[in-house]
Amino acid sequence: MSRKFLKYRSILNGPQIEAVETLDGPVLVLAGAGTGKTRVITHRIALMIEKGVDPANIAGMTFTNKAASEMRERINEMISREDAAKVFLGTFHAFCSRILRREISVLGFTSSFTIADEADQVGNVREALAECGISKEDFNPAMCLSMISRAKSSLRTADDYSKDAGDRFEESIGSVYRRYAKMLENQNTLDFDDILLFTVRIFENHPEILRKYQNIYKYLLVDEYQDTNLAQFRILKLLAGEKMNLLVVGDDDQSIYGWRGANIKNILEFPKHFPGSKVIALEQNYRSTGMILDAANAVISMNSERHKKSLWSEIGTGEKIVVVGTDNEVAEAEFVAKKICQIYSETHGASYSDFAVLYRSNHQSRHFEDVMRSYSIPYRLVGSKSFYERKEIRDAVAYLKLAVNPRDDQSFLRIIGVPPRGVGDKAIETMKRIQASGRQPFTSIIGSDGFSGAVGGKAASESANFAERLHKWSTLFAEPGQLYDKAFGYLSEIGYMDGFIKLYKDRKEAEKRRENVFELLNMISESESAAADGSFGFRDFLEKYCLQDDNDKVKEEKGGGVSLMTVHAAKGLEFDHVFISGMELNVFPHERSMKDSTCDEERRLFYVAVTRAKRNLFISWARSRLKYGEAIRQEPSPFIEDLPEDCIVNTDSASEIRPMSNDDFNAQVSAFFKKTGFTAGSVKEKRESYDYYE
DNA sequence: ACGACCCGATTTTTT
DNA sequence: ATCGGGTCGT
Repeated sequence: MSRKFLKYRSILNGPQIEAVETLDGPVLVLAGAGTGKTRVITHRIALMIEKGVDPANIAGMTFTNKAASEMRERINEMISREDAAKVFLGTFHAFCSRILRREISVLGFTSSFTIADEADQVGNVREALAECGISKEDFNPAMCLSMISRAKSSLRTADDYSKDAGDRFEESIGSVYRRYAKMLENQNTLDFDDILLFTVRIFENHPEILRKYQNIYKYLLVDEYQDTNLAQFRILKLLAGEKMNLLVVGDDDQSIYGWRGANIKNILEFPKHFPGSKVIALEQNYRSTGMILDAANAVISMNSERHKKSLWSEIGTGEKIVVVGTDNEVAEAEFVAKKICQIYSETHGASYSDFAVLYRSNHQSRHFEDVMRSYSIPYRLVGSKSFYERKEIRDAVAYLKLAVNPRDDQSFLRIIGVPPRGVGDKAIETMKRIQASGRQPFTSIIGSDGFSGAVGGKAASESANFAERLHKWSTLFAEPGQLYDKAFGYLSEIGYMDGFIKLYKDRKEAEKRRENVFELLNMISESESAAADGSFGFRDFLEKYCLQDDNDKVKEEKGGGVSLMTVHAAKGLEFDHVFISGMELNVFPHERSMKDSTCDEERRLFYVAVTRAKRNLFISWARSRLKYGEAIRQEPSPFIEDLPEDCIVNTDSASEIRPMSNDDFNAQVSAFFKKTGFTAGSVKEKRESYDYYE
């Protein structure tokens, strides 16, 4: 063993070392929050390579792309970059997608399949509902979609579903599911669940293909195992084969994706699924103060179905958790902003990126955004309506998807009227009518004689024109290289780039949106140059784009700022100072989670939130909150009751932010100067942000 | 075909 | 409060 690795023994603790050094057979690492599970995975990968395992034989699955790239960075520091680059590190979806690109032909798809985003999925479900003659009064498309998704992630086909249907309702869902699946197939399109499901199907029905990948990925490592669903489990089980060289790391207490089909039994019953497995528990926490851990332990101990464990740390007691009630959600946001300013100026070497504001659901971010802006606090909003959610970006992406996969009807429908080009509802009706008999994609229908004969002259000529251009660029898109120029050429020629002035009456807005599209084009060219090999094409870009998760979608201001995100998005992250907001009954725990079953999962979610904090934790709730535009009286969350008395300080927002003397104010100002390097003149304009000090 | 306007539903969490 | 869908007028 090389010198380099003698070192890990002094860095890691006993159980960690054992996990790292067990290279063969199944291993379950039960790793509580902040116990260094990433370290275990990265060191183990490094050690395997050190011991002569070919890096190309190693696959590490993570839950997010961000986790994957962090791991890669850490591995880069330990072993040679060339070796590190050969290890597969990525999400399950990225892993499977890579396999499907090579193997999907056996399922009747082509390798230029595109991935349906949520809008595409809903669009398809809508149509499926219509075709099945179901009114959307009793069946809302989103709900159907989640039922279908559930079925898919537990590997149930439409036939399975219909067969087991217990009532008319489920029968209907079954037929919608069948129709929906057929539509995607016609469109050469996969949804997120298909990526996993189809991989399983190929592995199960084509043993020679399975064997091929078993021989490539001989060593499997899985992060966040508690969040895997049946499809993911099956993929692992199949790949691991007889040898079962599989190490999974997870924490049943942090299982928060049950609603998405994650099966907590995967981790609870790992030893049963993989006989002879070694189970290792990590309980020493390297992140949080004793106060925070005590609170976290107390909260999670209220749940019954779990591996018993208790976190401890050597970091010291730390400060008490502050619980704050405010009059309403605006006051709550104000409190948070003020507190951030206060801690920021009082803490030597503080950075805004040390702070996070967490909430249960995305719409709560609004007030925090507002208040951050008005206090001039830099922030980054993780998730929701980011850059990628903008209409112009999604339209541009739909254009690209269509050129890569001309059978992608949803993308077609999205952009055929953007900008308006004389092909409207009537023409689309005609297309659908023609399609009902022949099953051909819209893009080939619009070029056909049958179509141009059936619609007006303008629609016919415009759509023929559209079809021609699309075909031309589609051919060019099939070749890798020069992505920026091609994308720009295509979007210009087909009328999209010049459509903004027509689309948005406000000149400024049109210009802004156009610029956003250019930003997307820049990203395309960045991705292209970042790709190691020269074969990077639109297909690869779109795949990368579609499989991104919210953590990747952060369009960060440079230098970073206060993170605003849901608790789900915060999983795996840590911050010095954490604010958990909206701790109210029916908000957190969410009202819809209380109906079915226990709120164990909500409690785990709260546990995740608490354990994000390294030093300071603030928990706030509002006595009144705007809901559907009307103020509703709110009760504090029952979870607050679960916090041990001696871990918390109960305060009111009014008393928590103390009024400041002039002397104190001046001290704050000079601290601020020192930190930012602003001059007195430049601060004057910012002065209003600090009014509360007076 | 298209844009303007009105109304109603909608708020969990996401690869 | 905001978004999308649906309807109506040009």
